[in-house]
Amino acid sequence: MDTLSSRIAADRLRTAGVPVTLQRLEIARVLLTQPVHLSADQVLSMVRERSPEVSRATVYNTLRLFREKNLVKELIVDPERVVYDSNTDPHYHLYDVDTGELSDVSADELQVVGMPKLPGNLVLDQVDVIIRVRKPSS
Amino acid sequence: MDTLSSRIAADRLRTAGVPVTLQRLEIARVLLTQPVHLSADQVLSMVRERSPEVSRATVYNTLRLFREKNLVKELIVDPERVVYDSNTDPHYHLYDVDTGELSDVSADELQVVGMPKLPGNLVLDQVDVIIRVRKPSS
DNA sequence: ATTACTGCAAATCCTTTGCAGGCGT
DNA sequence: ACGCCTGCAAAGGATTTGCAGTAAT
Repeated sequence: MDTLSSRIAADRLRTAGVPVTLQRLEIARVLLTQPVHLSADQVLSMVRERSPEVSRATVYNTLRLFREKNLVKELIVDPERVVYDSNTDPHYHLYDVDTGELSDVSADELQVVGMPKLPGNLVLDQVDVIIRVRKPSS
Repeated sequence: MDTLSSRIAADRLRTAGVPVTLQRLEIARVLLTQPVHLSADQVLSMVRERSPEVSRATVYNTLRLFREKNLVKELIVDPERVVYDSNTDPHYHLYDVDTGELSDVSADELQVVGMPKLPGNLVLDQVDVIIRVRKPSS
């Protein structure tokens, strides 16, 4: 069932030069076939709905691998846990401090103006913008 | 020695409505008398240079208190640890991924243009901009 | 007496690591 | 045989919590 998303997932792994395995395929299915924001634990739960035997360590290992291959971006938004973002195009984030909800803000909509000159021998890695919102009067 | 910074620290606590204690004074001295970026552990070490008996738990408790009173801002920049920023004016950050070095970018220099309308009943809490840099080819 | 503050140790949570077994080439 | 991949359990590190003692009002 759902051979389509498996197909897509497998393609994304191959394109990135990641050898396909059953576990990686399942993780890629939940993470790479549509734009999502998920913690490692959420990925684990979702993967285990189909494949209960996948281990937590494998999820962490695979997430690290995906990050190294630029298949996902790590979002450092909450000190409690890292969130993995499968949208790798440049974009920014709106974060609801109360609920933990994250949504994308496109780079067309919002722009960062006046980037400082980078010190000497340094290269720009990434620009994160996090717009933190909450309910009134907290 | 250094009664001046103690004086400044005490004033900042009182102004914020934080009852002054010895521990809070020492922590305020390292954190609130000049603009710095420090992790909880760094604060602990620096405080212990003068007052070795201050406990780790007290540092964490006090940092939480300072944050609630808006004496410091929490920077979520690295999943390993939270950094406390004693500059509470609006400003942004340059982060060296390799060394962990953090520096300020003033809000005059850099601006965020095109802030999206906030969903319904939500209020802007804070806008974080983190410019991540690294040495070439890592 | 009550309330607030501190220190210590234990507990908790996320993430990484060590190691052994399995699979594919 | 060899190297990669996985699972399990243990380790690690940052932060929080429970609780008892102390100080202050």
